[in-house]
Amino acid sequence: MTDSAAAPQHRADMVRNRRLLLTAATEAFAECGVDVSMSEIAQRAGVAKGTVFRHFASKDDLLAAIMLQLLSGLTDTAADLLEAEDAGTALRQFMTAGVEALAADQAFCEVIGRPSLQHAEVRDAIGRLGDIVEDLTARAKEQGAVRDDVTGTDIMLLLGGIHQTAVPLLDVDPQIWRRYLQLALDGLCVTGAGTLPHAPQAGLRLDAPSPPG
Amino acid sequence: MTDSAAAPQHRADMVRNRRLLLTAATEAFAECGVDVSMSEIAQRAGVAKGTVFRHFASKDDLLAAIMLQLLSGLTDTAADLLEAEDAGTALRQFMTAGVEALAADQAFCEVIGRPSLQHAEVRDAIGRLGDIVEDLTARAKEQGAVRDDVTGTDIMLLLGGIHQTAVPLLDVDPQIWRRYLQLALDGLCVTGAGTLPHAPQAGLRLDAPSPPG
Amino acid sequence: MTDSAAAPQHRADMVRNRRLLLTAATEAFAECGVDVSMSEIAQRAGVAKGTVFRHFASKDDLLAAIMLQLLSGLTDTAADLLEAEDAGTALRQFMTAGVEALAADQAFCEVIGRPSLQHAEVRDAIGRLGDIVEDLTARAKEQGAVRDDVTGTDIMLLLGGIHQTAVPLLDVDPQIWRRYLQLALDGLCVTGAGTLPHAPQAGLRLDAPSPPG
Amino acid sequence: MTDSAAAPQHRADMVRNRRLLLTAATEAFAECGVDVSMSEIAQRAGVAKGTVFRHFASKDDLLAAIMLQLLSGLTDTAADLLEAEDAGTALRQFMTAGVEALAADQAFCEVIGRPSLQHAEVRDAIGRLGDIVEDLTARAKEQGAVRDDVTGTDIMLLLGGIHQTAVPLLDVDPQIWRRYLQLALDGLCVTGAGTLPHAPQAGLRLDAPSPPG
DNA sequence: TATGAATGAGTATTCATTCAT
DNA sequence: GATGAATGAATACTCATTCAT
Repeated sequence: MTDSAAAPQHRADMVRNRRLLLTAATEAFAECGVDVSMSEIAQRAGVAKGTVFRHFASKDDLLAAIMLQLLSGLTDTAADLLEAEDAGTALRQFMTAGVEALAADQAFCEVIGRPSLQHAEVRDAIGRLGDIVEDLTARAKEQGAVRDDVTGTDIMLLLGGIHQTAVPLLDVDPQIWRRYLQLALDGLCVTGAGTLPHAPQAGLRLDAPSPPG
Repeated sequence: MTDSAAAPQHRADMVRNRRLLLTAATEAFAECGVDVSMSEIAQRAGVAKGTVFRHFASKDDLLAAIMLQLLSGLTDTAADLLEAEDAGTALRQFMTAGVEALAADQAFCEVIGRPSLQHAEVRDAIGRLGDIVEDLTARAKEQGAVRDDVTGTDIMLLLGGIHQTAVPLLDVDPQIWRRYLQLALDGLCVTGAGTLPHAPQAGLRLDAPSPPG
Repeated sequence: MTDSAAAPQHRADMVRNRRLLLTAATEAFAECGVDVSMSEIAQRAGVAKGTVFRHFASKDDLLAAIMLQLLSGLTDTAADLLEAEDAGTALRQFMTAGVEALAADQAFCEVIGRPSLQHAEVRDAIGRLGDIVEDLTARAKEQGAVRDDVTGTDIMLLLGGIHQTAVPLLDVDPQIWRRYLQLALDGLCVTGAGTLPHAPQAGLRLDAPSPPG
Repeated sequence: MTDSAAAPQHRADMVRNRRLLLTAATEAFAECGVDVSMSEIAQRAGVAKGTVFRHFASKDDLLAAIMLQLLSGLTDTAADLLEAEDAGTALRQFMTAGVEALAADQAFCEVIGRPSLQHAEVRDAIGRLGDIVEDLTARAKEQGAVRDDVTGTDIMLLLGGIHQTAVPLLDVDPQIWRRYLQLALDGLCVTGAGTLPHAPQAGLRLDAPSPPG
């Protein structure tokens, strides 16, 4: 009656295929962005196109699965860093991880930067990450590590901005984003520079504010 | 006595259509990125597909026209600011103009970020703008308005980065980019923060460094 | 009351434009074949596209006008040769003129070779030419200059065949068709070679035997 | 025990579709020439447009496949005939096969006649056929079966010419090409008719003599 | 369950033809 | 009458998705 005994070998193959698929898709989306074709992904995974659709009902679903994976990793990192003593260092470490993730994944930054591409699940995951980052930022502010007028939303958005700054030079120097991360961090620590204009509302969600169409 | 009297009557409609087209295309590219379809643009402009191609021989040409428009305005602004007494203010004004222009057209980011999307003319225009911005930056450094380790290339790239930071909130607050511009400016003025890592080579062009293939 | 007095200058321009148009179209069709665009023709003529359509209701009509011109010239030639003493020489001269006309005009041979491209008027003109060629051939047969089993239809069709034989080498040697004309003429003079199979019915029209569609 | 048992079931339909496609395309190209649309071909085959492109990556490839099929059959025939005792009969048999093949596919004429339409593979295949035909012709000349001043290139070109001669009557009498083949053969056997002018260079290739542009 | 062939809506682009000026 | 801008149907080709095997 346990399903482990009755499970046909098919099950094992399916699990294996799913793993192959996720790996291949992760790589393909990372290298080529969201416009990579399902055929390319299937080919990289060594399976047929139909198999991709058996595991993921649509390209959007597959993309979402991979984005959720990335977001989940980043969220774990952020949660861990919440425990750190030095909240300023923790924030810097989070941002480093975030920009690095973006720099390593073409599709990630396309999805993050364009709400229109986002699955509901992905939006929720971004929201959850945002909540933690809000805490992380609050702690850093409490410790005086970053200026008072910075919010968690700012930090989230800066990840995409820092990455985008570096994009045109990434071919030439794959680590160039560290330069712009540092520049941003310097800006975040400035005190006495006056208050930043246009403060985003606390807890702002990044999701699509208007219905598509 | 005005030159409008002598103009053939056709021109009036044509000019109007061209304007509709540029407006529609600018909006479409801004909202949807470079992958927006020519049909969509035609529809937004309220003209037939063929009309788009009468005005712009190819999608690339249309995109280039819009990019060149932006770049040309920006280059004029930069050139004017070269005459200003206060180089720090001049640089801030240039960046404001740059990000503002960018905020009106999201495709700009993609084109700047993807050499493969660039027309030769666009690359040249970016180069010309880059040269002036290099001067603008040099003057600001001489006057101590910005830190020593910042280059003109940094300034150019930051425009895209700042804009990208704001993109997800642009619907909610179309002026939110001012917030991230200020944050970046604050970072640019920091002194004694150590030297930025990964300095880009002086005079770096943003064009395709390697032949495609 | 004579129309020459009352005729506005427009009339003169129209006549001039029509001539320009016919010249340009003749050249364009000759060089590029029937697929040349109306724009190209208008441009060669130095007039606007609309003007082409004022003079010729459709591209087909324009093509027909030019084909009729060519056919008319060839028909005149054939008619003249009907008067010649030596019917064999006359036939050779006609065929020379015919193949030369084809070799000099890409569109002509496309139209001749494809009934589907033919206007009713063009078909009629081909019919008229065919009648004369039938006579020309009959006389040559009477004089023993060509074999008995050859018909006017054969002669008509051979023009296209001889030209087609030469086409692939026309770039290399623009007169190469003379080689294949000579070969065909040699075949036409053979006697005692038996009777040619599949004699075409006398007076066969080359027009489309089945309704288009 | 037959290999059909082991074949995946898909294959049956796919092979059938491919055959439908080749048949439809052959017919369509034959009737309409190379300018027939892929949609038309798909429709004739009773499949969707995408299916055509699954089987043949481009229109050129589809055309090439059909041309290569024809050329290959013809080359085999020619090679076999090289073994024949009577070289004159062999040459006649080759030409019969050639024109017959051509009569089943009008696009062949166009492809042969327009180097610009030719795939590299097609050019090579034409070259290979030409070499064999050169030998076939040489043998026929040695045996006195055809006149001395005829070359293999002539024979190759005559195939297209003979077919073209017959084209306008093919609807009426599908075997009419035999008439014009006979006429050409009679011309080829003539002796003492003088030398044909404009001899093509020995070994002349029919491929594009000058780079396009 | 896996396959990959078939589908058909979608893309950029061309061109004969129309019609407002 | 001449113009040339606008039209829209047509073309080759792509790709996410479906479904028979």
